[in-house]
Amino acid sequence: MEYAFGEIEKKWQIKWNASNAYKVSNHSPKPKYYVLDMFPYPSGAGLHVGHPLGYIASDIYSRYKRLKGFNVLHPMGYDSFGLPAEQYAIDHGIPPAVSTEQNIATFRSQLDKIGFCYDWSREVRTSDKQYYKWTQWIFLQLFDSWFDRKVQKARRIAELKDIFVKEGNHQFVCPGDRNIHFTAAEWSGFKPKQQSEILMHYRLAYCGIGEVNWCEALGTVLANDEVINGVSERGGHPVVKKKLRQWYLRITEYAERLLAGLDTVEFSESMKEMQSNWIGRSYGAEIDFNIVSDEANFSSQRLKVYTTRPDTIFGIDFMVIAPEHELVSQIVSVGQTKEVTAYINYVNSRSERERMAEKKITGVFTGAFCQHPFENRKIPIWISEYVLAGYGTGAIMAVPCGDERDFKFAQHFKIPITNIIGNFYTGEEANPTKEAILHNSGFMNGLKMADAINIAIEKLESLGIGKRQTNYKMRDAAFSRQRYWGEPFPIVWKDDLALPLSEADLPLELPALNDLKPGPDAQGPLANLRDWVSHDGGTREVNTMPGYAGSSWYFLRYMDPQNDQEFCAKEASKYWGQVDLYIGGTEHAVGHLLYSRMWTKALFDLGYIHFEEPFKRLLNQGKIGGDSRIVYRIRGTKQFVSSGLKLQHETDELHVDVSMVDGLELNMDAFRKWKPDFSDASFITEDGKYICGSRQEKMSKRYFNVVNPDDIVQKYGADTFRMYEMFLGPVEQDKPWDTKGIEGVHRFIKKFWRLFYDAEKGLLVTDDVPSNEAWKAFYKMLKKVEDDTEKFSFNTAVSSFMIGLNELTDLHCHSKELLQKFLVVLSPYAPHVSEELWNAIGCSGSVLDAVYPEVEKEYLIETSKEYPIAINGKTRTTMMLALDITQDQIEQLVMQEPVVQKWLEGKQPKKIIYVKNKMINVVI
RNA sequence: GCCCGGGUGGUGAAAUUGGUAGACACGCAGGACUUAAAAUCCUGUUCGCCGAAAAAGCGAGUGCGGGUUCAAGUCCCGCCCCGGGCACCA
Repeated sequence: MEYAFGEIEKKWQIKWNASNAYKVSNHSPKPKYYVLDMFPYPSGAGLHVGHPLGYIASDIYSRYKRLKGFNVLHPMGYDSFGLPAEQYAIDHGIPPAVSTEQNIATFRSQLDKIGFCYDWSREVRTSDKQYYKWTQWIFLQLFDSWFDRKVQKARRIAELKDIFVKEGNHQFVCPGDRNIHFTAAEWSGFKPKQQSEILMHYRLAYCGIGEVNWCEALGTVLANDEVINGVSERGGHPVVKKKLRQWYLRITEYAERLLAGLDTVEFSESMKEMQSNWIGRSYGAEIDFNIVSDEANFSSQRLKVYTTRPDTIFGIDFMVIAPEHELVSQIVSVGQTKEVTAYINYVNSRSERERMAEKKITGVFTGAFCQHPFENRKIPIWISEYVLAGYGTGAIMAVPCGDERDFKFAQHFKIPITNIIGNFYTGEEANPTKEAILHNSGFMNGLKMADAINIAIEKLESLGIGKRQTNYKMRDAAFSRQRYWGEPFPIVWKDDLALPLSEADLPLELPALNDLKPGPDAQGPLANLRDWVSHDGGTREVNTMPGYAGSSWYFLRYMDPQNDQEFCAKEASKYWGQVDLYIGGTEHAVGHLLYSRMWTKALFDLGYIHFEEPFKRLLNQGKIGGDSRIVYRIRGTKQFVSSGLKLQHETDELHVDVSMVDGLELNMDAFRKWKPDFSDASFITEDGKYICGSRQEKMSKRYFNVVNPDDIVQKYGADTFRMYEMFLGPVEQDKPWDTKGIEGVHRFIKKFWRLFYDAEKGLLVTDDVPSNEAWKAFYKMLKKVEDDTEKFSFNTAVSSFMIGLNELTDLHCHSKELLQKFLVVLSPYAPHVSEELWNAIGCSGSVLDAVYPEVEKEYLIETSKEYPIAINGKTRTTMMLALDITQDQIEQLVMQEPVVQKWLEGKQPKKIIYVKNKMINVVI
């Protein structure tokens, strides 16, 4: 019987489906294990061979865990809200709901062909109202919460109100505006609207005016992680700063816990590093300086700066404030007014991109000065764009001898530089050391800088002119989008107050809308729906939520996907707990992962779940690159020259579809038929063959290098495809796709099949007792495969299968007793062929529910080893020696070895090194 | 500029704590079976030297240059290149 993978795979996919083979229960005596893939955005392009890499890895691991006796949750769904569907609707007039539905159908059929063990009864779609009902609900919980910094935990707004009524806010600094202070009496005297505005400054999901990343081309604001080098991550459109009313998540309040949580999870070091860089914690101090001026009106003003190096306070030569700083308008002297105005205009004329692209040193003196707190000297205050308004206090104390930017600024404007670090400062460049001994530094003279930092802060605090301060680079996340295809906010505005809908009103459904043109005043398309907007004497919020809303909590919904009373029953989240293994790409390092970590922490604080880190272990799969094929057209002609001869002509390079190329050899007929332009193409060949050039690049339609998994499965079968993707190399690593190599894995499965079936004789499997050699080959393989699967080294596991099979084939092993164990071990990797053969040899039940075999160590015990014999570290020969041999015996035997004798030339060796089970080295 | 990864045959890649570099495959070359092809099987395949060839042998070899060690792809120091992240964050 032949290995008819097409029939076999189809047959078992249907049977498994019919028998609910992958349905998972929330009730089981078995230990649980949760394996999750980052769910895909169902794009119109469908899957290419790069996408399933992580899915195959997680599928193998899920099946392996199941065989090991775990109750494994392994779900899949779709992140189906998002911009591309909306853009597609605008371009083609197909509503997002419709195109999304079609795309999901394509994805599903592609996924099904690969034979994944997903429990599809748990599928979620973020654009499904049964799902986004709970996204809206969680939003309302965040809206109804604030962060208590004392206990580092979210609490309810009602509790905050009680506190305000009793004692005002002196114990709880307002995170939205720390200048807001009030007593209990004042609070009670505030009008409802004032109270509401203050509460908004505390909420974890809040609405406020702020500088946002506005992308004109996309017609929406973007979160910081969606902007890369001043352009949008999606589409590469320019992004500008703009002041707008937006919704935000107060993720900055969780900065400390997001950092601390990294120590409790198994993410790669680089992943942790990216997250902690993004959070960007720094320790330092805020220091107040009195502003002095000949002009009397600002004698009472103070300038607050943030510094991480208060130890350098005696090295201040000037102050710099951001162009947007509120003091700018107040402190400028009459004489400098004109220049300052000109400079501010210049700064405003520069876009974010220009600022980043050309880092010019620019600035202007305000005419005002600060008084140095410890020395009787005046410090000039400058304005410069190198100081950012949004970080720290928007003002710095400049110490040019220790800071590169300050140094360059001082040089550029010829400001004299004070040296406080002696020989550590050369006058050539700044030295940011903490090791130097302080000079010219008053009470800190003679101290090492690293030690002086604390002393300086304590002194400043005791004088009441400074305090210890920790800052973070991370900003609150913009949470609203001026687009249609997203979750509507369950908020109604009445008299400028944001009123939440009640739970009973959820879901607030996204209304149907044919024309997706933007609303007035940079509002989203929903603003055009007057009837919908007008609600209960107020107006509905017309923004929608961003892509990361639905994806921040989807792993919880899988645990209890049909629940219409709760987002997830507590028993369900208690049973499944954290995701044990999460597999996905690194591109979500700071976006999705930080947001879902924050949501999880908030839900934990509010008592809805019992764990605060969503993902216990994260495995990042690498990207699979495309392998493009290039043809060379002689310039201005329709003649194409083969790669080896192209240097003889002036040519233009064109990408050709990889499906028309076998290896590097172009199918010239197919090429002529490809596009009308090429119908009369002629070729200059090498030995009658047209050889293409090749190039590794992104797998993308425009390079014609996309390989569809459907085609591979059609040609070689899903089992081959699965194993080949793993065989390509380590999962975490980026690698190019090369279809040619798949033959090796395909041959492996065919060869495996021949262990069971012969083309003429039929079934070969016997009831013979396997030989010791066969058991040894098998258990050696089992041990390696098991170890490798545990550590996600799937590529070496596939190699081990090949080695094991080669050995068993050589031993002519057809024993059912052994082969049925082999089938179990292979089944996570190649489930279809394993199930087929499992049934063919008369095993009961399904291989999916078999018991994973245990290594029988007695077959692996070795008594001797072929030792490499090295002379001065260089291997010259080998010797078969007993493992329990002693050093003395070794020395005797080695000295008799002819090759060793040859190298010794009659001399005595200096010593003989013997490392048991490793090697022997003769030192001459 | 700073912080992470990574550089091993023609290709994808293996290589516990330093211990036979190149497993397993692809490709290529030669051969067997076949009328032929497909499929399958066998042999060879890091480079160089020596040789008619084979065997054997010798030398070099894991980006480059040093070092530690009986022994280095693996550890240390200095550089080069590639990929990713961050980038006026005081």
